[in-house]
Amino acid sequence: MTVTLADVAARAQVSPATVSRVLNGNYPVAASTRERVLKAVDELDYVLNGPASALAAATSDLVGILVNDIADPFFGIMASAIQAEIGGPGGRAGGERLAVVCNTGGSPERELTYLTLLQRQRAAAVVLTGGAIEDAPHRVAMDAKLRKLVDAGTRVVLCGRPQAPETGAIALTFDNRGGGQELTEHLIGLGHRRLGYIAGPLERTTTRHRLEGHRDALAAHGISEDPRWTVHGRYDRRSGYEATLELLRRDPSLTAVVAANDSVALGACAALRESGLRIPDDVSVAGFDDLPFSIDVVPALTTVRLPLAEAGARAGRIAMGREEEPPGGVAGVRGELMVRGSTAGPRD
Amino acid sequence: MTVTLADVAARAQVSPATVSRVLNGNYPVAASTRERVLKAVDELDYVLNGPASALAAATSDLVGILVNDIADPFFGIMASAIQAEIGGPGGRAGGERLAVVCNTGGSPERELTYLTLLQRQRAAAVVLTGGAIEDAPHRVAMDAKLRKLVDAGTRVVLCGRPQAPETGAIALTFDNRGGGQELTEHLIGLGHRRLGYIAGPLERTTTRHRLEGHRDALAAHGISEDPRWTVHGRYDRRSGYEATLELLRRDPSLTAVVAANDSVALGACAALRESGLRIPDDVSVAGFDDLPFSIDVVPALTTVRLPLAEAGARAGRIAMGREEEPPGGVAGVRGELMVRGSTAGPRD
DNA sequence: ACGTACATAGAAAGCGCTTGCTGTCACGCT
DNA sequence: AGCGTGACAGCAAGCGCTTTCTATGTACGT
Repeated sequence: MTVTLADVAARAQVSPATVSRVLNGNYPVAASTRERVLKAVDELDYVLNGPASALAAATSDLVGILVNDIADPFFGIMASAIQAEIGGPGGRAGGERLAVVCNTGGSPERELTYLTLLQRQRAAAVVLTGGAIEDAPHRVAMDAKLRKLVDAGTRVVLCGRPQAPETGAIALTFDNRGGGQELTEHLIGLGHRRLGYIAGPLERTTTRHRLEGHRDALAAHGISEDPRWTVHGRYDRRSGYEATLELLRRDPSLTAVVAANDSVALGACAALRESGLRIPDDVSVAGFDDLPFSIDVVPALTTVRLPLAEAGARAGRIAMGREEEPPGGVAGVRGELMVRGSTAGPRD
Repeated sequence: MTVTLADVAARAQVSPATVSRVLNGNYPVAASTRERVLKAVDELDYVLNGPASALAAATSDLVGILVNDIADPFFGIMASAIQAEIGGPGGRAGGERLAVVCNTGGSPERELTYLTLLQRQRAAAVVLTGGAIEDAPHRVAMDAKLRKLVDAGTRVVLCGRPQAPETGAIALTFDNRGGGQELTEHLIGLGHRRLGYIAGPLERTTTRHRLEGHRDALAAHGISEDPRWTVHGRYDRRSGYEATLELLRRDPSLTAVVAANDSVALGACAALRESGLRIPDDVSVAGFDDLPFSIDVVPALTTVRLPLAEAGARAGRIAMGREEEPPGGVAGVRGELMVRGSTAGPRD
């Protein structure tokens, strides 16, 4: 039924071995023979059997990319950049590799299961994006899994994720803490003293780091934080909307709201407007990430730009062994404060 | 080095065949034996070899999802929904399948190459999202490829893509034409007579259909279209920005701008504002798709909501054979006009 | 007590490809 | 003339799993 290597070989009057070598191009084959084989391949419309090839060669051309939420541009942008470097068809890489984007939905179990699935497929490399989950047992399990992947020859790269010591994974970490600090410092510099903070889910490292940066800035300026000023939620617009209403309820005198990321900030803006407050006249709002839409909202969002595409591209290259690993297996990626219209000095 | 089925079998004191059956659970195995095997699997930390299994069973658990641009939420949302239904780990589907999101970047070649790669992997199903490319040779090549995939037992589903007759693929098509028409009719109803249109790339079916809807509406109301009123560009913000400036240059008297999609509309808004025009007081703006951010821009965008998540979910279920195929292999998906603040009657 | 049927387990034959090793020439060197 | 040396091509042994067919009990009916 389906055409196999042997069929091609028969048609080209050569041995299967020769056909295989022509296709893989890693062994000398006479030009005339090669041509004959290629012709047969074409005529028979032969398509290599991936699994068989992977089995025999003990390697595959799959590269896994784990993301928390593929519908979120934060991950989409990174995934896109990683994938462009992985090579996929048309990429600048040599062989054609299949980039597999896996959506964990932020679930620890799915994260692990996907890793197992990738391990099963003998993936050539795996790139994990986004913050990690701060649950000790899960972390141990993840590290063990990563270690196993690395041991099996899979290149593992963490992009925007804290380093996983002892696993052999390469990490490109985002300076969430520094960015958060800079952002809050900007607000303090404008004169704000009562700042609300809408944090992400408690169990994510990204959440903690950004929040720590925020608090560092407050502390550095001798502002004692009111516990009512922090609300936790998800990394989405909806959450920002609700959290803002909650913040306003708790302390209507806030003059600024710092959001866990840009989507959350958008929700915050909506809530503020609906509450009759003007941005930035009455309340300043700041986001994080600098996603493409952040410049389009009105007023444009002050935020911390994370070079998602650049980091993704680099992670992709490292995963493909086309770029040297950073010394020590870790490299920090800094954010850049983008001051725009959504922040200004407080009213009073 | 790596643990194989045979190792597990030896440890559990059974034959490899039995271990395989325990793992696949499709053959009676005594409870006591099963337990022994499972214990051995656990102790040895055995991970099935995907390629080997796929080779022997002549099927794989890979499902491909082709998208034009993974960084664009339009595709991200669909991909996410499809994937949730495909089952991935934790999904409601039975077996664990690996959803492979492939980013074609809108390139015809990559589209084909990815399909070949998926064919190579003997993918269980493939879902293609987004509009198709209107290039006759490419279309023929695509159809042939799809046909081959279908013949090889791969389920092929088109989500938001025109039907591909004779290929055996199931299609869920978006009513871009109807949506475009409704949108423009809304504008005409408000009193607009001079409407600019920022279209997507010429060679995409989505572009043509939306534009046709727009023109149908104009024609139905006896408005003769000025060729200067249409500009083509990409489906992104930047393009919307530039196209709007161009439109304004060509005819400053336009009272409304219809964009190919929401991202383009965002760019249009920015350009208008920078030109000192107010929305919707001076110029109305409308988008298409109703992406999440569209409600957050100010003023909120009038647009046509496409049920991306629902359509994706349905496509995913059909791909998994968990939902009956629509009669005739095609089902239309309608959009819904969302009237918001960015459109109003013309100034004069 | 004996045959029959059912429930399990094993043996073994591939699945389609890669690759180490073994030829076989044709050439050029001494 | 004799032979080392490349350059190719083929043989055949797997890669690790699935699955058909066969074997072995065991329980039951008569």
